[in-house]
Amino acid sequence: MTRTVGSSGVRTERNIREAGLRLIYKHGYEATSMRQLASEVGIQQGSLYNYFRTKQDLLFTLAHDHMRDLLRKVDAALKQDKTARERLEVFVRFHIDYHMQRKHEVFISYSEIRSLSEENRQIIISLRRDYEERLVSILDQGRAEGVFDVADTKVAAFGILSMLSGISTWFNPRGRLSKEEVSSIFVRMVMGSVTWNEGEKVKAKLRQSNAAVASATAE
Amino acid sequence: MTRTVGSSGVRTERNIREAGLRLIYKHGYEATSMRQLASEVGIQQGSLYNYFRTKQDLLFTLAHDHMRDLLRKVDAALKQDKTARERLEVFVRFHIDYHMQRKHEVFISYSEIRSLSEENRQIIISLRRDYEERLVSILDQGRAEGVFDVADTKVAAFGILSMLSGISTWFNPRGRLSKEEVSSIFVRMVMGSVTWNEGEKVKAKLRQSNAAVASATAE
Amino acid sequence: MTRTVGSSGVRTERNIREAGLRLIYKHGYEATSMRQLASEVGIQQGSLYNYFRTKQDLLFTLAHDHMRDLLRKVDAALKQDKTARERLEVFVRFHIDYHMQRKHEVFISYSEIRSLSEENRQIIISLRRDYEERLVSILDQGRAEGVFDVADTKVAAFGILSMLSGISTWFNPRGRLSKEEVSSIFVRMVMGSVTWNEGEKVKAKLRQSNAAVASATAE
Amino acid sequence: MTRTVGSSGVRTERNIREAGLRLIYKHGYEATSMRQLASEVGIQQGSLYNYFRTKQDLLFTLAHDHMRDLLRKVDAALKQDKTARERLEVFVRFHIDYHMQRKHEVFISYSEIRSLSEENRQIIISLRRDYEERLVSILDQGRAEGVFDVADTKVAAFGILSMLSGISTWFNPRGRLSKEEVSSIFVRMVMGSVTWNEGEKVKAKLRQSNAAVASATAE
DNA sequence: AATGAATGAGTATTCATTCAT
DNA sequence: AATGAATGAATACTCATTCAT
Repeated sequence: MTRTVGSSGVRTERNIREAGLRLIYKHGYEATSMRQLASEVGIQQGSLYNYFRTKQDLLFTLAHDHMRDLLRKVDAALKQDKTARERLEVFVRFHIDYHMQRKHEVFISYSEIRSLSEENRQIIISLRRDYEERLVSILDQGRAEGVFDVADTKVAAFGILSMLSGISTWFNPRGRLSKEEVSSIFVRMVMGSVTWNEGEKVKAKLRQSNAAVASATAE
Repeated sequence: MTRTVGSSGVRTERNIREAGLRLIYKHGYEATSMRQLASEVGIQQGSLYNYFRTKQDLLFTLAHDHMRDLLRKVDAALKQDKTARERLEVFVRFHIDYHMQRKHEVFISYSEIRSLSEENRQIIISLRRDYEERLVSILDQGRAEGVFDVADTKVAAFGILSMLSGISTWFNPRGRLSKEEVSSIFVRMVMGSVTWNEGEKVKAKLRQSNAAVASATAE
Repeated sequence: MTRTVGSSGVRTERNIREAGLRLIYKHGYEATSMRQLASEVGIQQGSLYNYFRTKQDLLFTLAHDHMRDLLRKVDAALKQDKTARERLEVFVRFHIDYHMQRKHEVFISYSEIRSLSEENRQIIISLRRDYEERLVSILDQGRAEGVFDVADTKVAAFGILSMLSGISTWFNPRGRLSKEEVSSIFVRMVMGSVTWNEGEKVKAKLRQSNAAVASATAE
Repeated sequence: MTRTVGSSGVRTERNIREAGLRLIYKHGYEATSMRQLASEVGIQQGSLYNYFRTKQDLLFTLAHDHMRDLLRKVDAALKQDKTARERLEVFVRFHIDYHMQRKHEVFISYSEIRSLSEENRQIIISLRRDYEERLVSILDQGRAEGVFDVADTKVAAFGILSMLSGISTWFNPRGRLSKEEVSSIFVRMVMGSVTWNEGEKVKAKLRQSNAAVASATAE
């Protein structure tokens, strides 16, 4: 008698993970109760604890598995590429693609970091840093190649990641723009943001407007 | 006889607002309890309700007051400026400046939208849209002037705002870079992201890398 | 300058009493809050305590004033009457009349006895007993005159008072029957319930049905 | 091995119901707290919610189960009887008997109607009306048979029910009168109240006393 | 005579978690 | 692997009352 691939327990665990992702994405970790989760899965509260030791454990598992998967895949995507510009475009397209496909995991891993225990938080933050490093090293490479003009590659990487990560909050697959069109738009913006331009002249001229800003925000 | 700053009630309300901002920023709305808040302010739980009818009311008030202030100030900052490039730089510097100064309010108004009641959420989202419109119209102006090269000004505005808003999550005023340096870096990135570049040639060449991405993210 | 009859304080006290009667009648003593009461009167909570030392004090005052008034008036009504039958009809009509006019006070004094403090409860119960005594003595008189046939005047009085007091829970002044019609119906029922009838024969016959009842209620 | 009566859950639910009846009877619904109830049952507050979704749900369940039981039993008691007088006596004896046995349920279902939610109140009131209908139809039958002299059977039914329901507030099983003696007294009073009597002559004579009443209650 | 602000104990209900079956 | 019943602490919010002004 062969063991069926999705035994009852395996199936239940997957159901819990999926319901957990959905609920935490929608209401947040704190606002999601184990009661709600159990009812969504169709089991009793007590049964959840056959799969996850605590609610915190569930959150961490979801975030952790996601981060490891993200790293594995970004490395697979970047492996064969050559120039910094080529690799940057691949990164941008990969990031957008993945973040649209795994919207829930991505959102949770980012916005529920606050709800992780100190120890768990460090692990997730460290994995996130690893991911950011992939982009930083592309920018470094581009600077070495002389094709990117960035004052600080770490800061630039943060800026680019913020820009890209925002997409999944507003992108609608049935909306005006296709995933590919959106990706192309952002590839272009990202490229522009790190490419040599004639901004120097411009910058000089605009310095003067700073004074106005300073007074306005000072109230 | 010293001049007391506001009556006892006014002072208490301000204390509640400030403690509320701090706590909700740190732990999130759901994870912040009225007990905690009262103890932070140094009053009894019940006294909170002399100032805010519900916990939800407190959250909404904080978010709402912030959004109105943001709009008032961005309009004051942009008023006198002329060209689209000038106005864009003013906007970027204003946004960064304000978001660093009002870190708590900004973060709450954005990340706790989920915790607002349906009705309150609509109000805040609508104000946020108003703010986004300020940037969209700058981009429109730039396109009309022929100085900006953006396929979709709304999408570009979302991208820019995401990029800028991320700053306050990592910026440290006592860190390596000053607020002004960070602002200048982002002015330059934003300008680059919307300026005519020679990306067209580049884009053609990079199209081929998409196939690699597709297979990598497909698992 | 003459002193106005209803000075501000006097007026406020009357307003509190009236609002208190209405609210306690409608929601019950426990379910009526001082906040609600103050808001109904149009003053602040604290001001209530210029008129009533405690919430309990308000309830007791309303019940006590009512009971004293009831006794004073029933005595006035009964004073001049002669025969037991005459006096009984007067009593029935008075009771119905008064209970319709002072619906709120009557209801509160009866159903909120549970909410009175031990001491206050004794006072009200004792006044109520005084009132019941008025009816008991009419029945005693009737028995002495040989016109009433009641086994136990106290029990009969309880029965009659229950019957009459129920009226105000369903009587509608704009309904099918006028107050006078209702009163006449009840005068007749009450008279019938205490008058010699030929029930003796009947009673004997019906004794046998008791067995059926006993088995039915036993489950 | 002793036979346990019901599983733990069943026993706990019964305990909650019984304690609920006792407490609500004694202090009223509003004045009974879930804390008190839990402590009376000997469980934690939270455990109550494994059995009743809300405090309101408990109240409604107690009232509803009682009303259904009352109706079922009154129908069983009345089934076989014949004449209106016979059926009326059975009704009176049944009512008194049941109301003495189920004092708590009866009292709660009547006096806590105010505390029921609108929806629940409608249901209970409707069941109570069904019960009242049993008596009304007996009076209708008696009028058809020519043995009852009632102007309005609905009003008469209300009067009789009020009279009978009051008994349980003062009856003491260890008091001067036995349950059977009390029942017989009330059978006789009820019969008298609906039977042809010579009241007509009497009534005419007493009309004059109304004037006195009117002036007395007018203050 | 009234207010505004505060108190401290209380409310019903929900929480994550445990554990014998 | 799942259940049903329980726990003990926590939740947001309301209560009657006080008191300086």
